[in-house]
Amino acid sequence: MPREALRPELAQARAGGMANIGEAARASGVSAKMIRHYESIGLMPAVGRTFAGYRLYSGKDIHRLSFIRRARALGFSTPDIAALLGLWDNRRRSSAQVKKLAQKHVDELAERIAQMQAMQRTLAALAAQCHGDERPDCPILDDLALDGLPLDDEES
Amino acid sequence: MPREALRPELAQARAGGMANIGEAARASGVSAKMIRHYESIGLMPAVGRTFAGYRLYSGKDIHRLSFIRRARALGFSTPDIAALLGLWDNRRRSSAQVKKLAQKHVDELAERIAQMQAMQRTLAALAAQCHGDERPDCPILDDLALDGLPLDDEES
DNA sequence: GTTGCACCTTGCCATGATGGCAAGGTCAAG
DNA sequence: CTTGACCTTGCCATCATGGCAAGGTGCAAC
Repeated sequence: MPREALRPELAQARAGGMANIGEAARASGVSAKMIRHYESIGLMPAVGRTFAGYRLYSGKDIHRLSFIRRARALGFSTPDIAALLGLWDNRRRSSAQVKKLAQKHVDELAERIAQMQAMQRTLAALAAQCHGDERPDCPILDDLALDGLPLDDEES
Repeated sequence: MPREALRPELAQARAGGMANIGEAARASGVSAKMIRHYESIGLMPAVGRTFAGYRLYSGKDIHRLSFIRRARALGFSTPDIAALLGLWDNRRRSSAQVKKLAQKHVDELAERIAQMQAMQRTLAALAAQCHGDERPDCPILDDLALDGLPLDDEES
């Protein structure tokens, strides 16, 4: 009793299902470091603290962290995740808003994929022409060493 | 021919076919900033200077810059570019070494592409199920908000 | 020959997600 | 009381890139 009176917040917090940052990290799959980072950039709210300054996370906070982790796993940018969280929080959202964000991201992914596939195609074609033996001649190097600017050529 | 060790004046250097960093940047498509950066990390040699300290680039130097730019456009990492430049410089290289580097990069690209395609597939599937209307219900948010995670479980 | 503009130099700051380390406080158990 | 695990803040580093600032240089026009 006197003991709890001295440090009531931590004792009550634990009893009330609150977790410290390490537990929140384990539960959400987000590192403690990144949890603090998300707080600093506003993706996570400034959670409660004990007298000693320890952060306290509720089940809801941990849920939010998991949400962020999943969104990141799908490749969403930080601003997009902020927007998604805002929509998640907003009961008056329209699913159209969510879908629009998702669609934008799908399109961005498509573009990045296309760029990498172009690189891959070019390189695979060059590699296919390369003997791959003891001789030094190699169309890969020849291509890299070409004179002139193939992508955008404008200076003169 | 070793590089000019005598630090000639700019005018003389120009007459000798040497370019200053701005010209080298325009000719190679690499920004002056990045040219200095490549020098600092050893991708480019420490080129000659005028008395005043201006860097002087030969046609060969500019060719090397173009090579770097092309390699970057194909997505090669800095260490890989360093390796490619080493092979380019080495007349006793085997094309097999070059091909191996290229193949490794093709494989890395394939992996990154596969990861992004997986994200894209997941997201596209979710988006397809989303009404996209005024209603707030949205399978995209529902998925992001799922409890449980594939790596770890709840607090113990 | 002076002025002015464009260009050069170095160096520091910032991005963005992430990890690492250090110094110091806190807590729980022996 | 000691110990070890965990918390706090804060700074450093990555990597490629751009931006800005302060100060020197080159060249052409007046």
